Amino acid sequence: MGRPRAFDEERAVEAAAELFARRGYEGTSVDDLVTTLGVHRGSLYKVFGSKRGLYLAALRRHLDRHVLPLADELVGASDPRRALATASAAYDSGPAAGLLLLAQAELAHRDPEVAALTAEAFGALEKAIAGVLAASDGPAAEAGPHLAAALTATVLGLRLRSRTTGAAGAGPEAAHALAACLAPPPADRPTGPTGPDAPTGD
Amino acid sequence: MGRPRAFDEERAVEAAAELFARRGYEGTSVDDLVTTLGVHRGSLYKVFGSKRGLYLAALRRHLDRHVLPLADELVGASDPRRALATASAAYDSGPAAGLLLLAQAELAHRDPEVAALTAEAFGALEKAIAGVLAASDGPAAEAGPHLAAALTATVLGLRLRSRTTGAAGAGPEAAHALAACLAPPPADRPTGPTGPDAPTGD
DNA sequence: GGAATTTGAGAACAATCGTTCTTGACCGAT
DNA sequence: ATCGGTCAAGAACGATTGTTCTCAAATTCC
Repeated sequence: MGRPRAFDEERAVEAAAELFARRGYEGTSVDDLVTTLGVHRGSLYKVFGSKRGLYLAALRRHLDRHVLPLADELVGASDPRRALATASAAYDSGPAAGLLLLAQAELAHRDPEVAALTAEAFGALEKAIAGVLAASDGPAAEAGPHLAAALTATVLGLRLRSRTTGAAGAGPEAAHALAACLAPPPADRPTGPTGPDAPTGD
Repeated sequence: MGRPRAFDEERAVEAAAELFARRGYEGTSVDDLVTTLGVHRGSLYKVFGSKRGLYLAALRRHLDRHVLPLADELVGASDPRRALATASAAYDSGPAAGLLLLAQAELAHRDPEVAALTAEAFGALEKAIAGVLAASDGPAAEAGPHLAAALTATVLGLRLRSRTTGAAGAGPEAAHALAACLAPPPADRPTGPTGPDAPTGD
């Protein structure tokens, strides 16, 4: 009963995520949101309760639709090098790739609920990478979770830098260089169907 | 001639840097600045021109007094492992350690002047690390600047994460784990007067 | 078809933002 | 001692913040 809503809630959350990812939380005003989302003030507050509520919904959606699937994809990686490359590439070009980053930088240290979400995301990524490391036979196998935390931080930091330089090449190349150093060229011991992407130093 | 100013400009900039590093740029109001700095509104605008002017001064000071000296210190490091540990430890516990981080995350992508400052800082750090890598003889020697960029990103990302977890141990341990994987234990070839800190896997 | 009910549109809210202005206190030079 | 110039103190500015309120439009149930 009553008038049906004329906006797609999913689309609104998605657009909000993109906006938050680009300008951050404080940098995005409610006016910006209602303008670009097309949703009206009243409806926005009726559905999401507050600007923060919309932000939490956008962050949760970003985690569920992009970050956690990426973690699942990493679990299936054949070796640490490919896992790192996958993580870097995927996280570099997502539609709202900067949302998790900005959430951690801007809000996590003073908003426990945001902190819980980012911790969940980073935990999943680190756990996935740690699993790949444990399955490998290189010197990285013993380092365990600590190394996984470092690699996750690397991807995070690269993404943070690439937000400015605009040179998208800085991310993948740097990640590739680090991956190449992690495990020696597995020429003598193929670890699985790694495919054509050989560890060439191009 | 005229009444002498009753506040220490250096102290004011330092306190502002600490405040900006803790709450970010948008999260720090001029009222907060006036209150904690003790400097009055009029004086603040007379000396720094604007809130942004004070921020730029604080960031410039942070670079000159902490980041660039750290880069110089890294140049003198004997091997990549120690350099990484030094960078991580130093950057983890500085008085305004989060300022460069927040500047990159919050402002660099939309403020060219801030972007120039952060690019200068990251460039110096990467150049220093790249120099250490080039001097080493491990597999990291050939990776060059790309690997340096990755390692700088790692330090940045670890710092970003440690802002929330509060567990300061997450940073150094992860950096240590990564460093241990980078260069094999140099037991057979001492690279210099590295001192007592042996590469034990504690 | 009419009452109920929910949405959409926009004005309006108090609070806070960064900034400027006015006023009086202070100090060095004349 | 007086004048010129700078500073501190705080009120006040318009603009913007996030949020709420009022009212007309639109749809479903009876």
